Amino acid sequence: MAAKRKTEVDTSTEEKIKQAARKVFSEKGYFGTRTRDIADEAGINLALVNYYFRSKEKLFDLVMQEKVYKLFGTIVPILINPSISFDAKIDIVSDSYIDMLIENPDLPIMVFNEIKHNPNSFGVKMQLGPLFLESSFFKQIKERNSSIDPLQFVLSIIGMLVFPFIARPIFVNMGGMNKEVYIEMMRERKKYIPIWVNAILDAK
Amino acid sequence: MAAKRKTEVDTSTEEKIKQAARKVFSEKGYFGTRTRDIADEAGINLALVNYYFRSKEKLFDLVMQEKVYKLFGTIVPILINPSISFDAKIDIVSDSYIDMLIENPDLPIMVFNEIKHNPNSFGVKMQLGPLFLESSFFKQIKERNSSIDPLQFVLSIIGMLVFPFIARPIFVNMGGMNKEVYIEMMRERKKYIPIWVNAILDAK
DNA sequence: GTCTATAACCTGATAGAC
DNA sequence: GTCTATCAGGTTATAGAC
Repeated sequence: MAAKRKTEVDTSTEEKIKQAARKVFSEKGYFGTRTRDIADEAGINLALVNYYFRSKEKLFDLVMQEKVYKLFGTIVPILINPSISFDAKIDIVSDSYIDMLIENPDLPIMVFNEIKHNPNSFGVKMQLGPLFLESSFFKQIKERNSSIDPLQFVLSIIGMLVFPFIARPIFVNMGGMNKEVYIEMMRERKKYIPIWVNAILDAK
Repeated sequence: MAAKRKTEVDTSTEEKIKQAARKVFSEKGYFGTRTRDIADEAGINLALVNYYFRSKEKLFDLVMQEKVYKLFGTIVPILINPSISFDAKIDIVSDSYIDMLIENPDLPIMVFNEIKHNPNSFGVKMQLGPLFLESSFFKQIKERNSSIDPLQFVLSIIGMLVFPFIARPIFVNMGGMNKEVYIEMMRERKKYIPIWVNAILDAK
């Protein structure tokens, strides 16, 4: 895979399979997906899936690694960066991170679900624990409110951000809410997050 | 199934299968579960699963209906009850509801995931929308703070409550956190929730 | 009600022609 | 690289003996 101009779209068979795999694995999960589904979605022959990726599991690991990176890898480096102010971090998660989730609404549920069902499969092996607990983000929280448990606080922020996307099927698939209405609700949500984060931090 | 004294434990084959199904479906999801897993877990013969429940899918629907009821059916009636004060409602979700989640930690991820994968399977057909939007809970929120969007607020409370259980595999399965430590963290969390809920409500 | 045996089908993966 | 054909193993579900 040599250099390609950015304006060109990669339409190679390999890439078509990867695209299809991203979609189908996201929708149906690992066990709910058959390699035939991926081949059909990609519009290619069944045998080619194994020709390019050797096995269903290897292809899944590849996709999963991308998903985990998208969910955590883009935001954690920002949060633990000591040269970004606390307020700036909150602005980023309330704006860019919600935008990313709007673009990838079933990313969180997929990642959490697959981690639960197979915590050792994909070669990610993140150790969020030590990375986070000694991070500048935790220090910044403590500075603002020394009586708060930073981990409990972080769980609440991420919960406020991510949970609406995990609950999305309740609104959209089940409750019959229009997708556009749901997206508008999430856009509207951006303005609440910083206010509520600060309210929590200054509480008591 | 006639009346049984409450002190008696139901050890019938039918009940053993149901118990096993609850456990295995929770752990592995619908597609990740084989009927053999359920038979083994129940300690009974494979054929008996179909004898009692006709099919894997029917058994799953049964379990799923229970799970949905446990997650929503126990709390929604309390929230929409006009004769319970707002503060009392918050106390209940911060205490009893978290206790229930500690007892059933993978209940939320199972329910949200399966609703996403198959929003029409189990005959629940909840319509949370109308039920909620005109509820006394929404009115009580508006009374406290008329400038807040009650739905956004509810998403945040439920997110703060439920998300830590959805993220549990990150701590326990992946990060190697001891289960007892995790439970203690969730117990500790009870005292934060009412404070933070009120902080959010009084913000701005 | 419970068991063994097996039917009927599906799924991941590969061999081999082109 | 791409296709067809097929294998080997696994899965749900049932028939029939006890």
